[in-house]
Amino acid sequence: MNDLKLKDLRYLVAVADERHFGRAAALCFVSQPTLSAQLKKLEQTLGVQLIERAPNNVTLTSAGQEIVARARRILEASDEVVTLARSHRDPLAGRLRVALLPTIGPYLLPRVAPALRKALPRLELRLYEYQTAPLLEKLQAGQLDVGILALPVEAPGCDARELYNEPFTVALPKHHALAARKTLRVADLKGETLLLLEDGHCLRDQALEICSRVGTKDSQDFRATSLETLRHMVATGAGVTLLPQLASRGAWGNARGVAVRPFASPAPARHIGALWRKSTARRSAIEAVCRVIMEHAL
Amino acid sequence: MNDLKLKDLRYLVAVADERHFGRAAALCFVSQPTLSAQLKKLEQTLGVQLIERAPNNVTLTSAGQEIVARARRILEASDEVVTLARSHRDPLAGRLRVALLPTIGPYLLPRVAPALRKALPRLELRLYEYQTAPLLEKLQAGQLDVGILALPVEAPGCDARELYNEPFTVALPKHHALAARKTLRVADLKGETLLLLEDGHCLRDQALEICSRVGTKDSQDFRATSLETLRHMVATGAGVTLLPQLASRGAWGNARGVAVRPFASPAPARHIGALWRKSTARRSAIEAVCRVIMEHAL
DNA sequence: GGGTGTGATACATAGAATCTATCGATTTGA
DNA sequence: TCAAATCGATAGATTCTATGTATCACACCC
Repeated sequence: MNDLKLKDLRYLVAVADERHFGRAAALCFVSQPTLSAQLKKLEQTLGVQLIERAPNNVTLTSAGQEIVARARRILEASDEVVTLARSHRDPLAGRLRVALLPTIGPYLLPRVAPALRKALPRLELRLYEYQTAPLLEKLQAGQLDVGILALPVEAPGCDARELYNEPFTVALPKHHALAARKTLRVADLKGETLLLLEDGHCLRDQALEICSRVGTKDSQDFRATSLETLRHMVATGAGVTLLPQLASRGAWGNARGVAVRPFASPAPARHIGALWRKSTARRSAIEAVCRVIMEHAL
Repeated sequence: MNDLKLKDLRYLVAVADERHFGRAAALCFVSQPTLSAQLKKLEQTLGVQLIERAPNNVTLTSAGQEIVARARRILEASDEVVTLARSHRDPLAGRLRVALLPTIGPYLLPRVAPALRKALPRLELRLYEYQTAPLLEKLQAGQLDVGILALPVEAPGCDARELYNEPFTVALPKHHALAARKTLRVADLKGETLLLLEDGHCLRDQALEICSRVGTKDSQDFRATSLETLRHMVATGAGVTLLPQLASRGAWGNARGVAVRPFASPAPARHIGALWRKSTARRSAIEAVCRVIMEHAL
């Protein structure tokens, strides 16, 4: 077994610098006998004499010199480790990898990003977009720190926290009959053609579940890859769709040919929350991020 | 105090490799609780969480990853130290720095170098030429391992050993009256012009001392920087000189215009010996070198 | 809901590092 | 030349600390 001790290397380097056991010991904050004994032991484990001990003349052997040179590098690197660790001590600093669903990211981020930057200036946010399944995978593999997605979700080893409750709205072609109404009910969608995202988006499943009770027509051959695509489809009059409230502002709200109508209370909604590994080391940073999102989401 | 332990870094790297405390512990030949406790302590001294501990899912934090990367380098370097030490274990291997007087080196080395190479093949001899004073200085400073010089010599902290006894001979211009004699006595040099080396060469002092009793003329304005220069001066008939026996072979023996004659017994002589620090780590190598020189010098 | 896998905890112990006191060798200075 | 000073090594006691065994606590899985 390589039983080297960093401390012993420190002692050796001190002797190399001072050429004097007493002063070297003082430099290391230990007594001279301690340093003396430890260095002797070091020589024993290495099987080589490192120091020539002569009264009034302490010198390194050639082996000692070569080893001291390496020891200096090692000690330098070990100090670097300590420095590095210190720089990681601030829990609200460093990189935090956050993934959001594609149906959340583009609509939530513009609302919260400035507040996040202001509240957590030392936090370097890395933002990703993944659908639920790959998000969970990467989260559990440690490639992400937090996921922002629709709850509930099956994720062993993870803790979740609800951030906000997002009502669905209905997006209709502008000249659709229902566009005349201020609010809608789910039952009003009976018989409508429901446009949906492609497989993998949980929004698709949620919309399907909400509408399955009332009976809508499924547009079998069409699967949008994003809400933007979906918007264009609605504008062409191909059908209607369910839209999360946050998405219904911005581009959707101003889009030609599309009308967005809220549901009458109680509106169907999805629960957006944050998910993280129970074992995460970034809990406090995550909680801080959650607080900011909760304050600025709606 | 930077209380890092190499062993702890080993534990950390093992966990990074195995992503499993039990297997990592086995890899380090310790029990799992030991590794667990030590890593927790490491995290405490660094002030950072390095590992995310989840059942069936051990991961490194980003701090952990960065530190593991450095730890690998540190451990590699520490293994290098051990290897390096092992290579120094063979006492008859490695570098041995030997300095010889300028009046010894060029004449002794041709006689002993082949034998040294054969007897101590793993010893890498570094040869230097210094006059007595700088030789002692560098020897005591640890820049040399052995000095080969004329004894006795004042050198605190050093041990000496006589290697051989070198009689002086007389070098004369070929047509000098004394060149007709087979052997000479010191008294025969009375009145001769004695050519000498420059200050600093102990040979100069020895020659002066030997001849001071009989009264020779000193060539005040001439100081040879080497025996070779001296030889040319003798050949021109400028005077005579004392020559160590080993030097009187080779170039001197065959030189035109120069005659070399031995002293009649008891010939004045100088004692050539080896000098080393009492504290040297290379005693056995030095002794081996001394033995070879004693066998092959004369 | 018990079985299994896995890391943490409790506690005892052996070994290591450290301290104080002192020795022994060597150099220095009157 | 002898006494004082310097300096590293040694002895013995003590305090830490790394380690092992036994056990717990928790989560996951069938």
